[in-house]
Amino acid sequence: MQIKKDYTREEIVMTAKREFLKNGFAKASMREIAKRSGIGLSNIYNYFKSKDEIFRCIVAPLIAKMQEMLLEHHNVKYHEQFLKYASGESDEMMTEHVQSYMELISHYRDELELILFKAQGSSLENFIDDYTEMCTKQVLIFMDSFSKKYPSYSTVKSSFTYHVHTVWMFSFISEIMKHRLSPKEIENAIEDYIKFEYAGWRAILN
Amino acid sequence: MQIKKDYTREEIVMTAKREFLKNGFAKASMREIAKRSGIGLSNIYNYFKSKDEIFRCIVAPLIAKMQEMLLEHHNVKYHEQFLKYASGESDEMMTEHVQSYMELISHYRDELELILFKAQGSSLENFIDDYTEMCTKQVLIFMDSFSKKYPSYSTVKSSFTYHVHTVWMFSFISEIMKHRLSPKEIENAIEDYIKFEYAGWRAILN
Amino acid sequence: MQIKKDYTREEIVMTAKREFLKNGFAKASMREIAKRSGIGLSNIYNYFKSKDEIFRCIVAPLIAKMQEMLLEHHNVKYHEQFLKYASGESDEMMTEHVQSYMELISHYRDELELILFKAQGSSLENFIDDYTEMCTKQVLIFMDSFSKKYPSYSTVKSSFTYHVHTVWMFSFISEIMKHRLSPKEIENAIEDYIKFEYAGWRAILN
Amino acid sequence: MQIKKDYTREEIVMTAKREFLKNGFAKASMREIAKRSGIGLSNIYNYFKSKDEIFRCIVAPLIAKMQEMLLEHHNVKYHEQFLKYASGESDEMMTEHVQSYMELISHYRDELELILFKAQGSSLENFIDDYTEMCTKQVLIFMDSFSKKYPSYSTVKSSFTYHVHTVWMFSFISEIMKHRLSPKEIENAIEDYIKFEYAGWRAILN
DNA sequence: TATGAATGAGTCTTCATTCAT
DNA sequence: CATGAATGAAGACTCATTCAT
Repeated sequence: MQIKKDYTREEIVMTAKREFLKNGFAKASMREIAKRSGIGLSNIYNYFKSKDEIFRCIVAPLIAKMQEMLLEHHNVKYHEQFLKYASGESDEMMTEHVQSYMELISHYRDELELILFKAQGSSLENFIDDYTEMCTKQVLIFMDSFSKKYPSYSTVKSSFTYHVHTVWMFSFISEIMKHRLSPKEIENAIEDYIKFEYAGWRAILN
Repeated sequence: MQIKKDYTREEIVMTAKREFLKNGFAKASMREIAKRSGIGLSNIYNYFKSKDEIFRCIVAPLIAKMQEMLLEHHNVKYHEQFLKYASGESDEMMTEHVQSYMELISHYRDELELILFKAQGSSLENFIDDYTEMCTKQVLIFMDSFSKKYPSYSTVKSSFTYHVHTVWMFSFISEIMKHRLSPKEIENAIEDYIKFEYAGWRAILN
Repeated sequence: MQIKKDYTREEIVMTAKREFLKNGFAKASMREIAKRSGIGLSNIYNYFKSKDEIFRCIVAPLIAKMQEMLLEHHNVKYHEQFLKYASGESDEMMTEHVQSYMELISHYRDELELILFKAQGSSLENFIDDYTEMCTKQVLIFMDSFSKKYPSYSTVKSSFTYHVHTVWMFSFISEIMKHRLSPKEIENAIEDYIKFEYAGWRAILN
Repeated sequence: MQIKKDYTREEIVMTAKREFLKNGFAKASMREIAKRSGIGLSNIYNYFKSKDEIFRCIVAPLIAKMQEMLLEHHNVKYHEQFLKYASGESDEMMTEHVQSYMELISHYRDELELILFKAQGSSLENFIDDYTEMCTKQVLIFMDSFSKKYPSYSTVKSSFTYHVHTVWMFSFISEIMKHRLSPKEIENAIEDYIKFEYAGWRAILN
């Protein structure tokens, strides 16, 4: 019986995921999910309290991972790397940073797509905006301590610029996903991206 | 009679625009538009065939302008500027480029907002994606002729990189609109943006 | 067209009334009302915003009348009659009082039935309780001024007693309705009722 | 095993009672009862055939008691008391009568509340109406034999009057319950009630 | 006895659109 | 050109009950 339950739950989640990906959260219909999964509409409500809960359930692992990544950036090692990066000694940080997001893509491709493009209407429709905002705040804090340590470096005109760059990183990810690049293509794109960011930042800061 | 008709049509468009901005295309309701405009619901269908047509009609001038901008890039002057930009002689092109999009913002703020954030569910929900794609293609054509003329310059690893940068420009615009920056803030942001792009590209290409 | 609209509206109201009377507000179904009235379910919502609004609309005239009756009791004539009644000079007040409620029955039989027995689940489910409470408060005010004028009269032990008598009057009405008495039977019942109340009150107050 | 079963049964009944009291029969949900009692929804159906049966089961003791009270009225002693009451010799009967219903309140408060206010939708929604009808019939029989024995006494105009008074007694009980009177308040209310009824009846019958 | 899974009809309400006048 | 009336499908969600184990 437990097996059956797990199977059904999985079936719901998979079908819902497919529907959400196809039509977006708002236009995906419970009726349709029921029909396509072969599970009684009302039975779905034995597993999930609402359409929104299904959605949240699907993207939960991704969100957990992303929040974990955010926390990781608070440790010392990251701090040091950032200083090196900002002062132009090394782009290691950037590489690692991007790397971790690339892993996100390969592990949570569908979920990322859902949260990036298909969440409108759900309770998570602002998640990415909020997340980028938090990322930006972290960068600003880093920049602050950086400029205190290295006052010789000029600073960025607009704090908005940092925000834009956080958004760009997600754009970058988004586009990689949309265009379904091959691993090799991804590698090249990342190389360009990092080179670009590195040079760009150095140009602004010097 | 023609006068009256024009008035009504305008009334519909204005009210619909307000509704679309508030709720997005999908959740905006014809009933509500009718009620708020004071025009009979069914009468609206004498002016527009569907909700989608109203939407298209509202953003039509913006779309026309954008397509015009796309065409402009085919003339000789633009071509020359691009070569200067790519070879590092001048960032004039970039400046002009951005400038023209900033004018877009000031002239078509609402329409841009509609197309960028509120088009989900309409037939134009992919317009921005398609448009960026076309922009990218143009850049690729330019790059091709450029690299033939100046074979000494190394080229970008991934054509995808060009695409990303087109997307970024729209991200940049989007974020400026979302955050409702003041003209001064916009100016600073643009300065950072151009400096960044210029340095970045040069780093990649050299 | 206007005729058609009036007809449809009337049709909805009548059918809904029938359904509410048969099944009570809560169990009456919009689908059923639509089916039985021959009017499209969704079309009903062009006339009424909700099931509750239909209900309120049906009983509105009754409620208006009842509130009017409540206000009438504030004039001088009524005050004088009450003093006469309470002092045992005349039962005219009681007669008039009951008479007015009997007219309520003959004019608003169905509506009364709805509000008395079938309102559970609607926004008016507490109307009768609230109304009796207001009636009781008025009686208490009268009794207060009465006992100041005629301090020799003993007063009622419990203010709750007044409340009960207000409720009883509605019970009386309710039962007359439930048992569908003939006019002659009603007359007799009222006579007993008034005689009873008159004697009862005098017994308590003396 | 029997022990466990009794426990479970009791648990269901208690939880259901709470739910019925809170939401009324119709709006109380089996799911909720299951959840709150910690007993599997489907297991409940091993103990009771339906929601309705649970309800009936809960109020069964009260109903039994009430029917017993009805039968008691057939014995000689009660008959004699009634004659004394009706002839104005003593109000002892009334006192006893009311007393027994007050005991009902203190012993079966919840069940009474259920049957009086929360039974809509259940098979017992008309129980109180039916019960009062039976009470009325008994009174009518008494009155018949009484008027044969004492033809000098005038009789009531409308047999409906008896009915109303039975209903009133339940109104009285209902209101006491609704307003959660203290014992002292109840005592006063009853005193008024009996005095009132006694005087009233005597006025009608003489 | 007890459980979890499943059912299917039901709830009210909203939608964009069309028809007849 | 304008109106009011009507349509039919769809929306998410809840219900008491039953089945299989």
